[in-house]
Amino acid sequence: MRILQLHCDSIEYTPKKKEIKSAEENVSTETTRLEELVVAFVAVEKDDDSSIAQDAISQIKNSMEKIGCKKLLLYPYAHLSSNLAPPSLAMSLLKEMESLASGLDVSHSPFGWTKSYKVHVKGHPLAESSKVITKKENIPSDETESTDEELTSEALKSESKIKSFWYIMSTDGTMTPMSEFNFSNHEKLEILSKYESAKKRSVDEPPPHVALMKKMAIADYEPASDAGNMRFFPNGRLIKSLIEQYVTSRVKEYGGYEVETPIMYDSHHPSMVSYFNRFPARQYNIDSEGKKLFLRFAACFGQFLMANDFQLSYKNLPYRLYELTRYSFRREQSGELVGLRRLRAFTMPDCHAFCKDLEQSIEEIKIRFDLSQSVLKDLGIEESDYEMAIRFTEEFYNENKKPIQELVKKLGKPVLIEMWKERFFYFVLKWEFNFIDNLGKASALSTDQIDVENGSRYGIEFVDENNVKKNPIILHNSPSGAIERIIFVLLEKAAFDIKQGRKPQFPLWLSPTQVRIVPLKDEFFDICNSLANKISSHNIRVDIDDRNESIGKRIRDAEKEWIRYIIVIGEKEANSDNLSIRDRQAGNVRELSFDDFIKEFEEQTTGKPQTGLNMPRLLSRRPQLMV
RNA sequence: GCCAAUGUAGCUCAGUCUGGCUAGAGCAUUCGACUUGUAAUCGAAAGGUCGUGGGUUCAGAUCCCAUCAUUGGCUCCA
Repeated sequence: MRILQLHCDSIEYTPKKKEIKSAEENVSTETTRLEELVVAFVAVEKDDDSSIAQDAISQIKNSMEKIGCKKLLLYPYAHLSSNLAPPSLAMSLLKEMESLASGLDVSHSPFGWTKSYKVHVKGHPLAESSKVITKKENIPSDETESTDEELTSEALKSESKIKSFWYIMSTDGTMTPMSEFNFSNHEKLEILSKYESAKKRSVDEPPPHVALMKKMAIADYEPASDAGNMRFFPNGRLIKSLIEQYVTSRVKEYGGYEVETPIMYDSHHPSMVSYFNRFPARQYNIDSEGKKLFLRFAACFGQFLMANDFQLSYKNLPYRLYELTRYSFRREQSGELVGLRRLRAFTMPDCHAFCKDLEQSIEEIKIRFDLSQSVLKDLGIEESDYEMAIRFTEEFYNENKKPIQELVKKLGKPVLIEMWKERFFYFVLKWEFNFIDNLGKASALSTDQIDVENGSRYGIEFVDENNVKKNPIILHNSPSGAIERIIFVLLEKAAFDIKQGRKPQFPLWLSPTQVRIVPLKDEFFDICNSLANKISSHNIRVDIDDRNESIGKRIRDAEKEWIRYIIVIGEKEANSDNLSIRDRQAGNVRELSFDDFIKEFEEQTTGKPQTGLNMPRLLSRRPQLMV
């Protein structure tokens, strides 16, 4: 069976006259117009049978799901093949396909008629495809049984290649099937496991970080943009910028070289075409002077295309390229977007390491594993906050048990394993850290992958010891995951603290205001201002609450902004060398000399990026942000 | 994208079921008084196309339809 499949804005067809005796009866010769649909031109061939029809319709369904279209027109089209089946068989198989297309709004144009038609095809990369479907050997079905008998078995069969086998790997390297693992001391891992293996969870409250991101004046939805494209207020931009700077500095320290690549690419570029066919994505499309451009959904393209132009020797490897994408775009389904957790535009640190062989890539992945853990820790995300998942092919596991077990050992707690019988994606192994939030949802943070396919796809080559050209193995690491998602985690953790009756806080180095000075009366303002100058000369973000409010009110407001240090200046302090410092974390007021205070402060922020206040120093000059 | 819920002042919410006085409150804002010792000083003023568009009605925040956004579930997450 041969199929030409087109994703169309519209089609109009008019049956003209019967072409063969056995043509379909009772056909209206009116013009039929359909909109927003997939048209499948179908030629049924000699050896086709019912199983081919089933296979065909499941493939069509599959791709229609990917492009999010529900209407299908089956259009008998003999000209695709020179080996046609007899009309009776063709008609019955077409009918079968139509009846199998459950869940789709399906129709067909009359069989055996000459028809005129007008078709308007959409321009996106997945709009056009052709399929040739022939009989294949009966593949024995996998041992995992389907729990949902109602799904069409044919659809399941065609997906059997990506059937997953779930295990838990303990720190001693043993693998226990997930269903047999005792999760009693691993509550979060159980949540991740259930979440990943698609068990239902019902929650009916909004995620706490959404309220906090507004209340703390960090970020908000921008109604004038597309959903999932956020605006960041001064506080949010400051926090985001510091995290970006920090992750970048750590990757450079590890050996990544920072580059910058375009955010949009030509979907007809040869590398893109094959990438798309391999991994259909929902992306933003832009038409420009006849070019069909799309907004990148990762930094891979730019870096691979760049590496393609490098003259690489095995002596150069591993070679690491790094980019922090502001932004990567994925047009996620609207129903999937949530606050800062799942966005359509997000900032992603993405570091690729080009390695000469598997051995080198395995050494490299260990280094990056440590880097990722360390970066998260410094961002305030501890090991206990996340669970690890490792996904690999069975073949890779059988040949590389030791390094996999080593990763689990490094983490020091059991890990969720997903194993595939065959390689379906471009990688043979992928690990990631998943944060489990207040509502029991898992979000991937750090991740690394061993990519064995894109080296050749993008024509990236290096010359080995024997003067032979080879394609490198490529690792794809994001040491932190999306920056927005880090903020999401910090806010979810804060929300958890609030729930537990603890004071929420940001890591000191990320606080928009680190120190607030409160003059007791107007007459102390000048002292406060020169104190603020002195403090900010140490790269500390300090502001002054000069508003005409009671001292109680101003302390309360500072607490509500999660400001760590509050310094009240009154009669006593004006005549003393010491400062009265209210430490929000300790919950007390201490007398400290200026130098001791600076010392205490700097001990907590060494090694972290610094930047000045991103708002007026005087609170009286600051607009209130109530969002 | 599908199903459901929600949408009233800058923010948080009442009022909607059962249509009917000038749509209310707290916080924030502005003005005035107070000049403060570690989580909310007092008073006044100003602030609203009730998400948007249509419909039913003498009359719509309230009932009906459509649409947009958010949130939850499904699907998805290279």
